Amino acid sequence: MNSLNAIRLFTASVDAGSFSEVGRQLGLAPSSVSRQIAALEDSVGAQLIHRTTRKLSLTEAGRLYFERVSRILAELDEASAAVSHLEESPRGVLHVNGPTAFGVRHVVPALPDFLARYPEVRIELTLTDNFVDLLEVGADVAVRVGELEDSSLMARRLAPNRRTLCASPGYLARAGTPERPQDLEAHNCLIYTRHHGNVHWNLGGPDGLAEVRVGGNLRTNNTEAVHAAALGGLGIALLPSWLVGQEVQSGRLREVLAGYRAAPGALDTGIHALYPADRHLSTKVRAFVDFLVERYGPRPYWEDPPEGAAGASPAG
Amino acid sequence: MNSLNAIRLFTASVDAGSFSEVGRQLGLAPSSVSRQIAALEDSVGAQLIHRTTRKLSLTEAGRLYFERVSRILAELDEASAAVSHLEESPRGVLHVNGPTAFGVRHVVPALPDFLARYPEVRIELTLTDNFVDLLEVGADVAVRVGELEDSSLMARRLAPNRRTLCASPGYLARAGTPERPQDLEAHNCLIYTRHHGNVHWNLGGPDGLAEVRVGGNLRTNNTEAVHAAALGGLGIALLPSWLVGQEVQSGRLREVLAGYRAAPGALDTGIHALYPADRHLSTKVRAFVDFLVERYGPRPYWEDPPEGAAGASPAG
DNA sequence: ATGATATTTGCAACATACGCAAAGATAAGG
DNA sequence: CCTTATCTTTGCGTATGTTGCAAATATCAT
Repeated sequence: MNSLNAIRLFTASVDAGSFSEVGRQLGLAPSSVSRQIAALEDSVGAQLIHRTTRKLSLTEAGRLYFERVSRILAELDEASAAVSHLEESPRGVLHVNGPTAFGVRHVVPALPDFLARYPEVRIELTLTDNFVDLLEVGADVAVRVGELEDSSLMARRLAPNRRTLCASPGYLARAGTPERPQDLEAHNCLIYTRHHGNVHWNLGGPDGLAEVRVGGNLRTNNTEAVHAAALGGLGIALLPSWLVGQEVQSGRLREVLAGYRAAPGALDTGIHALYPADRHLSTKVRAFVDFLVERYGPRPYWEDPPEGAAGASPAG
Repeated sequence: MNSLNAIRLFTASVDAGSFSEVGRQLGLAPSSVSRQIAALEDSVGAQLIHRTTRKLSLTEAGRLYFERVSRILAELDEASAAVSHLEESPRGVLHVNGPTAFGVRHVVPALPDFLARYPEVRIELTLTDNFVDLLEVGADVAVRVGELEDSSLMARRLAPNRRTLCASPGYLARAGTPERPQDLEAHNCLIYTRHHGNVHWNLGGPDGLAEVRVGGNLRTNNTEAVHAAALGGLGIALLPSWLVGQEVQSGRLREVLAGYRAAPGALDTGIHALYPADRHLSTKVRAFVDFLVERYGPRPYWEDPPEGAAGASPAG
């Protein structure tokens, strides 16, 4: 119940040896100092300072209290300073959460540069493919691919979430290269799905939106499996550009129907960083998000360089 | 500037996991808890608690702050408790100040009983014959014989300060026993004085106040010297009863003109305990003063038991 | 003795904290 | 899927506490 101010005034008075002096130093009226310390004495139930109009002297209780309290005040200021200092430059543990595939491919490779720039930060990376509550798992920031659900979190767009149709050169040489969306119905399409039933790919192009019923001899709920199958020449896959972009660039995969754009079941949501919408955003989180935005840039390195009409206007 | 209440509410919220729960426990509205903690976060400049309507979780800054602050709060409460506990039963160091002669004779002999009754008290006794400032020397309580000067101190009467005329039986057998004040002029009177010049003893008796000009072959500024001289049979001395009372009782000295009462230069001031007039008088001081009052009683042990008309009405 | 300065107290103005009510949000249950 | 209950936050009026000024009292230095 006793105020910290009273204790500070008490120690200041002991140091200065005068209530008036303390008042002058701290811009307070002497009466305020007097009253605060009197209240403190009432609070602890003992006289702390013997007062004379000309001199102050400590009671034994006051001496004891001063010794302990002055050290405590220092520790308290130290604690506040530590927390504030924690916010000055990024340091401490940064809990990052994200999906496994994207994390392994584009977050982990970015960490060495980030950690080199902020040597006092340590990363704890949690890769999970089911949606988790940031606060529940103790994460400071999460990378999410696709739709956003958490409304109490701030979202910062990191990159587009373009999905491309691609297959290995060997498959295309064997089965031919589709020219129009409808051609896909005759191809072995590698299906990523979490549900049973028919799957439709919606492809937007110069001739409008086309819904193609696709299928093949592989359905899986694992994107990596689709990816591996495409690399193995099993068929045509609809995979995010961040997963296959570099293999398209290296020629291990070849993009098909590049003039068309996959409209996913939900909107084109992009890749976002999510973090708590607190008034005081920690510098760690800010630095990390800024770093990713800078690293991926307006056109991420996994996207094709703009040549011809391929992959136009990724944002939307 | 940050209030202790806010910190307590912070730790309580961490423990309880809910602002509302804290409000219920402490009888506050949840909004108050919320605002106090928000103010604390502004004060330290960092978010401490991630809030969801359903759950609270600590920021890393909050974790760090909590660890340090909870320990600090415990220390602070401990400090207050130590000071309060100090006041519950007398303990600690008690600085006592007093005049040498009275101290040696009547304070020091009382200390064993006092210390036996209050085993947790340690006494620091300072015997000085010049007036000192209690606060200056750091004393908690002083015993003063004679006039009181310090007006900012509380005074508690311990005993009367009766002065008696006395001489050794040997002297009286040799020089005779005075019957009236005027007889003193023919005796060898042992003069205690700090000044030069003539000395007058004022004796009040049944025939009114008599001023007798006295003198002899010894003048000294030390009461002990007068005392020793009287014991040695040198002459008649005017000495306080607390100094010669027991020797009068044992017969080593004999009181003369017992029906008369010495009116000192100042009023009959008595023997007092002086202590600071603080609102919170420490229990040590109170116990010590009470102990002396009880020990000396209304009629100190050094006074003659009431027989005849000797030493009547010591107070006044 | 006189002057300067110190603490304390009364009083009015100000700042802050409080509770209540309402809004926004989330987890549990029908 | 929708309802209910609970939690946090914000706005607002009220109450409590704090501050500064002035006056009273007391002490030290000149």
